[in-house]
Amino acid sequence: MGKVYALVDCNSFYVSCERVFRPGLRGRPVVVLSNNDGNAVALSPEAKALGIPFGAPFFKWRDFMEKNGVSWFSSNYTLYGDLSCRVMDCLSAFTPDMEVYSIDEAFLILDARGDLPALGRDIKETVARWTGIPVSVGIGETMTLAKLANRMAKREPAAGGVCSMAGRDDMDILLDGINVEDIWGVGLQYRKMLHKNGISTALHLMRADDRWIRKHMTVMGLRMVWELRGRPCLSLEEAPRPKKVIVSSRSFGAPSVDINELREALATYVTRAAEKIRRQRSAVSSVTVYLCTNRFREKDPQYSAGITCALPVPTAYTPALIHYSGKMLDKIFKTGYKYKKVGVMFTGIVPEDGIQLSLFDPYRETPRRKDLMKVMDGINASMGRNTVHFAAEGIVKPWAMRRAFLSGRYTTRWDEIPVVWAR
DNA sequence: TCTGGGGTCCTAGGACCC
DNA sequence: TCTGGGGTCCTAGGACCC
Repeated sequence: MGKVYALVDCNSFYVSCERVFRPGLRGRPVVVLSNNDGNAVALSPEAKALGIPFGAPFFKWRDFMEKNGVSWFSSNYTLYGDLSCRVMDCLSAFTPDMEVYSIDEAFLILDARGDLPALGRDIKETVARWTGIPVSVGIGETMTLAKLANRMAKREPAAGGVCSMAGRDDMDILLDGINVEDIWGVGLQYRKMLHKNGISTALHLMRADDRWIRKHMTVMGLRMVWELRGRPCLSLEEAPRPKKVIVSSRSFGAPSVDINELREALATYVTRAAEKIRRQRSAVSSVTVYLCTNRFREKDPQYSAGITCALPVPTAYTPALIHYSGKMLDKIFKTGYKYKKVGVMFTGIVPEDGIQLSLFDPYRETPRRKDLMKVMDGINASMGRNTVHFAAEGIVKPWAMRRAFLSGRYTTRWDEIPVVWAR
């Protein structure tokens, strides 16, 4: 087999960060709150044991926390970002093949030979020694299995925070002990649907029929099932790809009824999102603006609306984006409602100097027709022509093939098709 | 009074085009 | 002249993740 995946995940990351600088908090219940001290977004095991759920609204639980000696903190993302970098640096000492998956998780590719549980323990101890952050390590033959192993490492006290599912012959027993909703990619809706169809454990899902899965869970579900069987369908993303969507929104502390207030708030979010766009050297070709009332205040009249609009030209110019989004807000704004939230979403994101066309899709054996056509269009555009110059055999349907042949040039290997930049 | 913010991928349907 | 199958783009929405 050669390679295995490891998922290293920091335990209650935000709480652990606070504890690094306040050792007195160790072993005590601690909670970290979201923006505006809205909800609990991180809980120490001691806080979970008291029955505080993830996402608990602070205003409802405050008394309970005071009575039970729970410490709480407003989130400090600068601190968490900094400690995250230290953890990731530490992990990169173990392998050059690594994907930082989120602020508190990373996938590593490891050599499958050798004592994997021992390597897992080494990783765990090294991170703890260098950064003070406790982590759990899960190892498996695919990313999905590594995720599951990580979960077991956290759940089973006997595991000591490390679990390897790679190369084991008791996989059926292991998978039979895992609920289907604990698999990476199964959320509430799929859980319901699967249970209704008699699929309640990871083992059931692993043995399900491919066509059935494809039909009810799309190709994403199929990849998931293949991954459970030990066939890798997901791969590491070592360099972060530019964002395809950029969102900026906030809930207001106090609701607003005034369009001018909303316009000002929106302009702030647009500015912030436009900065992100420019930082990744992109431009935006469509904008969505949305607003909504407070859904928790059921007695108040409810209204939510969104509008999407394609820009005449892709841009990252803040005043232009503020101008358009303001007009869009005017269209969906209705008087008589108390608005709780307004936001903007940028989509249709393209490089600032054109469109990058790439066929690479590691999950398909052949490129998608759609992508291929994009490449053709891009090449034509960049050459100032309006005919197709090549196609890939067996992939493009007759009319495109005909055109390709008429043009006199084509290639049969899709991986030979270059990445093209078009104006 | 007080209930987060920011992402990903996939699918479907309509208008239009060749 | 007639036209089918197969494209395009756009928008909306569902499902999932941290």
